[in-house]
Amino acid sequence: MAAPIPTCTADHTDESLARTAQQYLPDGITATHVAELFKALSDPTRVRIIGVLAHSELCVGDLCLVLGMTQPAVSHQLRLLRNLHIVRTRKEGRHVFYTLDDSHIRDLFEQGLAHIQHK
Amino acid sequence: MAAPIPTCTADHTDESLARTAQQYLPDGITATHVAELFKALSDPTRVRIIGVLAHSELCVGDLCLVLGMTQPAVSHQLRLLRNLHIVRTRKEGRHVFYTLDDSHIRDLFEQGLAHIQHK
DNA sequence: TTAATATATAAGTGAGTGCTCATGTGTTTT
DNA sequence: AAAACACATGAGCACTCACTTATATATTAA
Repeated sequence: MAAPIPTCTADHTDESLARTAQQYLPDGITATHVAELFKALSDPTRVRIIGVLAHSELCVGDLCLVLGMTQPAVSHQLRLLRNLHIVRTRKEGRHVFYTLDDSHIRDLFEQGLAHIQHK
Repeated sequence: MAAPIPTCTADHTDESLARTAQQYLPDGITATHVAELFKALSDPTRVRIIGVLAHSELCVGDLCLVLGMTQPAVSHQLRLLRNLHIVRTRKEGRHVFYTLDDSHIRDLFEQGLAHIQHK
């Protein structure tokens, strides 16, 4: 954690760039929370789950069918998304239906998808 | 990789939900690329780097100062962001200045930040 | 009640990640 | 030339992650 202090900062500007940049540095807690949010979309499986749930609610079994993955593998990812408050559950009999908890995530997903597609 | 086939899909809809959902499933390559994009913002250190670079270009040494981290630690993350085409470099003498390569990433970052902050 | 279904969870495993320390490369200064 | 500086990179290590298999829980059906 001890950072060696480079001496380059004073050389290339009159006002220290580092000092003004420090002002925009996200604090540790904020950075961690932002990272956790984006971590939801940082894995192909979760991207596919969110991509599907962006259009319709689905139960776990159907998600397994659509993804072509085992049930525990899907359930583990769903738990992760649940803990991040990305998805919400609705119980109906012995089925559990999953939906996106928040439309912001759909926006992020579609913005990321658009960025990929015309590139 | 062999997925057991649940039998629940036919029960709760006339038209199979799974079949219509399949249509919206991102393909593997697309999902991987989207995941890689969001992976750039899935770590607190990279979030802080991108947050700072969203406001000004900085050289590696100044980034180390601002982040309070060692130079190799920062350089490794910068290489990762470079490989993802998230940041661009400009060489000037013995300094290397880093900027966001694409304003889309700034948009993603600020959208994620906003989502965190009023929550 | 017993059996079957739908989902959650525990434990284990191989692969990936984020740092560390040490060293390499390129540029400027003396 | 040598030394100092700015940065990149390699190897190693503790940790996390995304799956696996096996099992537990809850609901419905027989």
